[in-house]
Amino acid sequence: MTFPSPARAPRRDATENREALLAAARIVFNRDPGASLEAVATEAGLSRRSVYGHFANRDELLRELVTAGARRVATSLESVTHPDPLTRLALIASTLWREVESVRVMAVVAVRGPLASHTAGTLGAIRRDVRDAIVHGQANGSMRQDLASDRLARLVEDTALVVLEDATRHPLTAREGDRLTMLMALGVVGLGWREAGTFIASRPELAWPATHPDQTDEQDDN
Amino acid sequence: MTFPSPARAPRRDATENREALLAAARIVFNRDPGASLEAVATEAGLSRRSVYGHFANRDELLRELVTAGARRVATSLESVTHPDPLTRLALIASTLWREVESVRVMAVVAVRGPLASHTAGTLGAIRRDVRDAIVHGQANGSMRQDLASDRLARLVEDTALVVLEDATRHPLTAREGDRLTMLMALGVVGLGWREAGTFIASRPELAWPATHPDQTDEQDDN
DNA sequence: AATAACTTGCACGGTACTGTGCAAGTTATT
DNA sequence: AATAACTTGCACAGTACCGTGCAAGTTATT
Repeated sequence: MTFPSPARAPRRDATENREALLAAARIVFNRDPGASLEAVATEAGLSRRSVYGHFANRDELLRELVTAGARRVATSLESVTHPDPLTRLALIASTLWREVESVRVMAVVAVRGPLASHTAGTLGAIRRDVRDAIVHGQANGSMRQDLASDRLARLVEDTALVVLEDATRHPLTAREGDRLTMLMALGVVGLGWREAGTFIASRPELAWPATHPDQTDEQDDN
Repeated sequence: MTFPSPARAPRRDATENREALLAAARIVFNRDPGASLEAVATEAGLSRRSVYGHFANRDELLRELVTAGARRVATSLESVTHPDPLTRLALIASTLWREVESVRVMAVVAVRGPLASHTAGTLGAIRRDVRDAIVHGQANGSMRQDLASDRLARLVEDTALVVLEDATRHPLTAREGDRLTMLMALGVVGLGWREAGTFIASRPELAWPATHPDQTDEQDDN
């Protein structure tokens, strides 16, 4: 049951636990979308019973998790608008990379179950963006012409997911991951590897933000 | 229970049903690895109960399914040996395309469960082949140098799966599918789309067998 | 220190699936 | 036509999960 309408005020640690549960769910459901609430609860350091203090049922937890992620991705993606389709595609890829976790959760859950409705919305928006960029890219000759735009769009999309998944399994510098997602997206739409490399180098919008001197990079594993 | 040691001879329709079950399992488990035996049985036009007449339990059915597929793929892949790594990679891709169903089942099942042992074997063999081709390709300069060979190998592998999955969802001519898998593999290792196209065209080994005049093609959807 | 806000454990009923036994059927084979 | 080879339906025990009620605890807040 949810708590009776609080007469005093919700406690601070309660909301903390709520977050903990969502975080745990993100981890657990990512490796097994069918995992039990018990598993989620223990991952969060709580008991199965207390899950129901925060979420009405399993579906609500999942839904909350997904919609939160969807919102993040969607808002991140709103700002991506660039006249050149190739650049736009690369930017979309780059943006997705920065939201890996959210994207992965959505992707994992979107497959099966009645969550399609939630994912379909934002996931559909992404799809439209990608497809749009591709149609334009094919029109202006910057992208491959040997595949139908729909198929190419799906391939780009799925390939991006592959990269994101691989990246989380075999960690990558944030910067390297960013670059890799762009490289692969460009590769799928037809650029050769040198071509893709020089393209990224030539576009300042695609450069890694050299903002602060404290650049947190982790590993060097390509 | 399995049937008591037959005193006469196994019936013909029994083995037919066994096949039907395996076929059904291939279909059902492919869209949901956790599907119930009831689902498999009805797909095969049989009752859940009779499944246990052919397989000791769920795991045995799955195992049988996977190992059969693994054998097919493995033997198909044995014949693939070509000095040029690029061609070899394309050939591997092409071969996998011809075994799509088996490959998909293995991939779907390999993820979870205690079937990793079975899949790991043949799946590992494929991996080694791919990695080997890539290492050589990078060495002789025909493949991209901006990614570590291990990562590239994984990306090629996963991308191939993506293509196969997409192809089964949005049907393709056998010939077109063959071409697409090769194109994508070559694309991931760094070729531009025109480059990949002409490469395939230039290599007779990669040409679609123009054997019989009755060439069964189905659709024209790119 | 008092109290409401939470967590926990246990017990319970409900669902969905597996694996098995058995009796009553059908159907291929001889 | 006889018989063994199968299929089926039903009933049952076993497991794993969900969602809930409640009583007894802990802990943040006032």
